[in-house]
Amino acid sequence: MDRIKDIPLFSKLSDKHLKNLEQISHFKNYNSDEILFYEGDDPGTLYILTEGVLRLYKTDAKGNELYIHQFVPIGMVGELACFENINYPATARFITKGQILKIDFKRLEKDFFQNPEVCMEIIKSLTKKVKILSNVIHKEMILTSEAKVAKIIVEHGELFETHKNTQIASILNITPETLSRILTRFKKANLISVEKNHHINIIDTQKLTIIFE
Amino acid sequence: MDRIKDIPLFSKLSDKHLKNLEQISHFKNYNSDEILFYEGDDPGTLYILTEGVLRLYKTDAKGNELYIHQFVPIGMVGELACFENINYPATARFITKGQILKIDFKRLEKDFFQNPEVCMEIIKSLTKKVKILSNVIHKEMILTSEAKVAKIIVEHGELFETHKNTQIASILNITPETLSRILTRFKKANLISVEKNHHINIIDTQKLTIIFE
DNA sequence: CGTGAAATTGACTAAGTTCAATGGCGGTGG
DNA sequence: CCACCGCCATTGAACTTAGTCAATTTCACG
Repeated sequence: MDRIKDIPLFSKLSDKHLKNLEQISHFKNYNSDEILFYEGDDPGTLYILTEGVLRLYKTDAKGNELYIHQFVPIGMVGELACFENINYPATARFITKGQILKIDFKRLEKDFFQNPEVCMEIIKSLTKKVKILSNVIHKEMILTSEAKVAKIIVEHGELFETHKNTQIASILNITPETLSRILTRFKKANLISVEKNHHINIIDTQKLTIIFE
Repeated sequence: MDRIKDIPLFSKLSDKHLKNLEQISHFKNYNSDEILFYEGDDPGTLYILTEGVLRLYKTDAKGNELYIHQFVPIGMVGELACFENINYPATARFITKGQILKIDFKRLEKDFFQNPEVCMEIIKSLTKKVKILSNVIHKEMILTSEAKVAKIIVEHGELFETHKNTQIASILNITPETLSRILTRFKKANLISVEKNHHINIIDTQKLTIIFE
């Protein structure tokens, strides 16, 4: 990806706006583990993720990372901080190689957002964010660790085929020890069994579902 | 409030749209403690809060209410469920008398949201929501109970003049016992003193601030 | 095989909730 | 004027959930 035109969000822009946009933005490549921005950084740059996987997380007083979301292309990142002119409320780190279109938000024409197509894209992006955050609140504050594990097994059991337990624990914001203990409990209760290849076999979907509903 | 025109969100609508809107919406009054919608209800109605205070909360497995936000006029409520056609992710209950404009979302004209003014209002409302949820995540998952109390004392100390400790505890999503213990700790550490009228006197703002930053 | 990362397990700790008992205080009625 | 009632605040003790730390085992893979 190397042309702004190819980004759906901007595909409907007039030539005039495209030209403006090109002047105030540029693509940049990132390596795995590189930080895009830190929680608390000053706003002003709007990011469009065009390649790679970008993890968003907050850090608590003890230094633990609180996983919030992983973005995949194409997504807008950092719009809240830009729109509201507040510091970025979370940190963004690449977990694969990736590419970002960086846009100087302050230099965006005022009438840029008057474009109905752009408005709709922004509304879509914001709606997605509200949904993500609403989900984070549900998962982190309503569900117990056991419920989180039951939920991810039922809804994304295939993750266990491609991820180590430490990675899954980090996505669930629990420790590997806690995950291990809960899986052991589920095995003993005959709710699941674990294959050699780390694949999880669900024995009793219904009982698992009850745990998180 | 009894005319749609008076709602800023809709003040810029064309007569045609206003007429459509009038046909598919109506005002309704509510009493304190009445439920507007429950978490899990089917979507389809967009609510505009025109009077009163509306509390949004989720309920956990043990029946505890997790306070998320209190809306005051004028605000849009329930748009995520409508836009995404998912069940309402939280419960809304009036904590004073109030009034709501109920809009049948499915019967809204498709081109309704093409109106740039309406779009901007929706973007504003969604941005506000993202900010609210982002704050909830910060307060509930990053801050300790002690930090929550320190923060509310420094940023909204006047709340103690008008609210009982049980009410403040409920806003902070901690128990009254925990709040009491923390206030006692702050008193003993000479960070605050408490007047007869329940007013809180901050003795050391700086030390209090350090606790939550 | 051997090695290092990942998983498991046990003992302990931390934070906050729950439950129960007690204390204070303001309003009300005799 | 005071005794009583009910609500709120306070305090202690036990409990719950999950995290921390350390020791051990398992496992994948060169």
